[in-house]
Amino acid sequence: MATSSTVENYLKAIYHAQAAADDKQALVPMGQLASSLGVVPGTATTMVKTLVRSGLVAYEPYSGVRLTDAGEHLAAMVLRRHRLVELFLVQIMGMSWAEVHDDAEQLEHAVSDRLIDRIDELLGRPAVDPHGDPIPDSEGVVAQHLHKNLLTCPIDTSLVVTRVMNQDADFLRFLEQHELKPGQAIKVIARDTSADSVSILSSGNHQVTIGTRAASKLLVEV
Amino acid sequence: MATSSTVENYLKAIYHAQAAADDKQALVPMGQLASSLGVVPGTATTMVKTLVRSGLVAYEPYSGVRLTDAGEHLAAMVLRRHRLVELFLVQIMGMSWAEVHDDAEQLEHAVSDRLIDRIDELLGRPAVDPHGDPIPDSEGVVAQHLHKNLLTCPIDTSLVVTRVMNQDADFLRFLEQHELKPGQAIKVIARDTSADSVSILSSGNHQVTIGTRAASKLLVEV
DNA sequence: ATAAATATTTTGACATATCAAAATTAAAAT
DNA sequence: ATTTTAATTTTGATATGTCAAAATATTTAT
Repeated sequence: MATSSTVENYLKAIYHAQAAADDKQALVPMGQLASSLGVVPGTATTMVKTLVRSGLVAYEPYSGVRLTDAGEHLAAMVLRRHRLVELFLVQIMGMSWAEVHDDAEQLEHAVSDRLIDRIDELLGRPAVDPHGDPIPDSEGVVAQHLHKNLLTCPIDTSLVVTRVMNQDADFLRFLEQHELKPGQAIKVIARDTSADSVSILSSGNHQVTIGTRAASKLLVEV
Repeated sequence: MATSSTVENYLKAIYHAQAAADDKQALVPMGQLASSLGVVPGTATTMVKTLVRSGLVAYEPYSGVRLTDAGEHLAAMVLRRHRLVELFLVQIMGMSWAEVHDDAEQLEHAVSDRLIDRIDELLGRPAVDPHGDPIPDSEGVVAQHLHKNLLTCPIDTSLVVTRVMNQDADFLRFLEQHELKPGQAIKVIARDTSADSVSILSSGNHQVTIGTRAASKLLVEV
């Protein structure tokens, strides 16, 4: 009955794909699932069938896969462990937010309920991890915030970075270097559609221009 | 090339069995190995053969198995991770030494070299874990202490508990309750061979009598 | 509407780790 | 020295998770 690391990774991948989709009820295509897990498509098909037998996903042949309520709950538990561990590694262990992802990826499958609750308590029941990603509570409930990204937010208005929708270590180091981490105050001073760029003023009065692809990954609050 | 949890558990079990034996070069019988891992003997035979192919153990059919230098080094790394994690869970996470074993058992396979070194540093490069078990250094070298146990130590002499050779949670709670944890001062006030018992005076002047089987698991320093 | 391209599923195979039960070997007892 | 007993190994199956390559279905382009 205990779910393997593999099963947990499949659920997590489906969860992420569903969250990224515009229509939250959309089916995740098998090819996308397979490539995000680094397996060949046939493998994903096989695994998804066993997930169906466990009641964790709904599957439409040739269309794709979606989490059931049970699957979504389990995925939320994995996310909870991952994000609490990441925050723990940064806050308590003093590691860099750019380098903790791989460790968290392993530990999310190994920490017990007891330990994760101890970590949660030690961190003061935090709502978000170092990337601003929400931490599901012990029931699996995720508090949903409505953020704008740097393409949709107002210009020349004081903003606070709240979430980073990209785990790439180099990108995270870049943000750190330019004072664009969650919690830091910024202002969008210009957006140039034809140049595909967004110019930002950080709290330290440093200015930096990034592409729209990157800008869309930075969520802010007014 | 990366060793699976299963392989690590086999190496650990062989390491422990060799350490417990009088003759450190003795072969560990397959039946003992199998039962300590909770598998049937045939399974142990199969696995040991794959360990031979990996150069981690030497195996004599119908006699038993012993770690090679490579196997011993890997086993020491697993022990190092396990013991550092246990100490970490007790010291930093504030968990009870009686309840951290199972967590450590999982985490020992999931913590990266980087994280374990961070833990080691945070704890001040400790020499022993909460049970007094020595922590191998990052090269795999284990500092060997010569302890006496409560059956071989002098009577009516001030002693300090240094190591507990039994991981059973109930036993650990018993020791905690009676002030017999590593680091605490005690004195053996009587040994009765025919009654199979040893009477101990703790630092808090409490007296308790335990059996010789238990007494042999408590190591002390004069 | 059909052909070409793309995505998905199926099939057969393999690696790891396990068990049950039969066969074998070694050790102990008579 | 045999027999009995106990330990070990072998054999045949099973579960999980994977790939390569063939078969099939769907989508896109013409």
